[in-house]
Amino acid sequence: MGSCIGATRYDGGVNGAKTSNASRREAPRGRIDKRQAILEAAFRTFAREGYGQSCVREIAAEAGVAKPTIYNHLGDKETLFREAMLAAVGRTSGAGLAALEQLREPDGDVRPMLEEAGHRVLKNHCDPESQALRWLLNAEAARFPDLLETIQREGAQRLHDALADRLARFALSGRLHTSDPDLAAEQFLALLTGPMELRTRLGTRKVSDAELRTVGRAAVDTFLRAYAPRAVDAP
Amino acid sequence: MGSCIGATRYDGGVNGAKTSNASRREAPRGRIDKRQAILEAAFRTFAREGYGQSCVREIAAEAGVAKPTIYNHLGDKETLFREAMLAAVGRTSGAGLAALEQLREPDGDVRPMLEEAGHRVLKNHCDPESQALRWLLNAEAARFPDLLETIQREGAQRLHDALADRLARFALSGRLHTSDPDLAAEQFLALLTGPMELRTRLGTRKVSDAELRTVGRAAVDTFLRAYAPRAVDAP
DNA sequence: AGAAAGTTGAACCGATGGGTTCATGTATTG
DNA sequence: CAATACATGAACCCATCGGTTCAACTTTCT
Repeated sequence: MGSCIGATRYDGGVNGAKTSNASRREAPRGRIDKRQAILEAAFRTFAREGYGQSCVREIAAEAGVAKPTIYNHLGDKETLFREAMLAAVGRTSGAGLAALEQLREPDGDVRPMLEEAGHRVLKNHCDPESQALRWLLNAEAARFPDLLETIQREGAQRLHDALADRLARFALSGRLHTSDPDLAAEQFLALLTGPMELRTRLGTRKVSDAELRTVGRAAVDTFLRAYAPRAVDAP
Repeated sequence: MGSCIGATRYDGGVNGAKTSNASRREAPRGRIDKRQAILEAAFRTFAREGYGQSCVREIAAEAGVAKPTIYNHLGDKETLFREAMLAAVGRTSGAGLAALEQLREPDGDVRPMLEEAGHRVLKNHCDPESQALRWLLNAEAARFPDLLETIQREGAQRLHDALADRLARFALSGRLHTSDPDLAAEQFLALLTGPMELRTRLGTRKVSDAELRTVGRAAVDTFLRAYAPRAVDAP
């Protein structure tokens, strides 16, 4: 089993403090390069053909790497898929959260802020990599339930929570009228992304930036008609 | 090619006017039965395991039929999938439209009508067969673009159109305030079904009727806050 | 330079699965 | 009853694919 020739299943964390230390150049340079290349190529291939249709040969070719190298770094096709997906969600979820960052402005009109944030959320939502990630996740949800859970938590759930936080602040400063920021966030996101399912034909059609802008504006419009603070009925 | 022994690729429409006529009992009785059984078993299997993972042997077993019988009725796995999906959307889309039927009442409070209709739409949306249909469609969208188009048109698009029609009538009778019933329909459906993606974990978790009721009520609430007719500013 | 680790390409194994063939069986029809 | 049409199950063919093995080669560390 634990022989020494080509059976050292690299695995392990990304932090490369191998045996020696001294020299500043990171120890597993060639290794980490290959691993990155493999994961990116894998995601590209999976995104193009789906999990079942992608064969490891092709992924190896796309990564410019030999097949045994893949099996050396990642044990089998399943973990290859898992790691590729996790890497992808790491790449993608950042952009979603960044889209909400500007909602931190302590003052200013709510409408233009929501419109800009909404547009950026939509843009990220329709980005090919993000779409591919959701597509793969949905397609293989049954086969990888744990992965589904993890990625949804790190993706959609984080977006939801961050938005709810922002809306709660708006409510507190009287710029929004709601007692349930979670519901408001859920509905704002629904108004944004819900219509895209049909409009993008489940992600198979790309949609113009203008259309994104239109949908975003309509969402904000309706959202504010429902959630803008109205005349207070307190005495 | 057109031999006679077991190579007669049945195919054809459902209307079974074969050679003979006279007798009232439909001619291809055994045949149509088998075909139905096959299509239903196929959809069940596909819904359980996905397209790639379902092998024809298993479908045959589930249908209580021999494998060559499947290839005799439907040419290959692809058309088997297509036909099974089309049959399923035929079964499902009816329920969705029926959910909107009660919005035809010419008078009565809009809110309870929308709540009831919304609940029924949601219920249908979360029905296992409907969910399986959307899941399979989404998963195999890249492989069957034409099927995607057809099913979306007969499913989601029809629901949207029907709802837009109902809302247009409401607007005309002054019970709703909008000049764009298509947008209103799009957003109402988004408010209904959008939140379910996260809540059902992409369809892998079943959600209680109470939760459905809650989401539906919230959707109607927000929708009406945005679309209820307000004080008219006409002279 | 020499050892150790890693990469490569090619061949190989075993399993799975789509699709076909065929001899046999059974129900319907004239 | 005989003919026709269809269903059956089992075997078969062939391609693909996940995963492994191995000998040769390159890189890195000491």
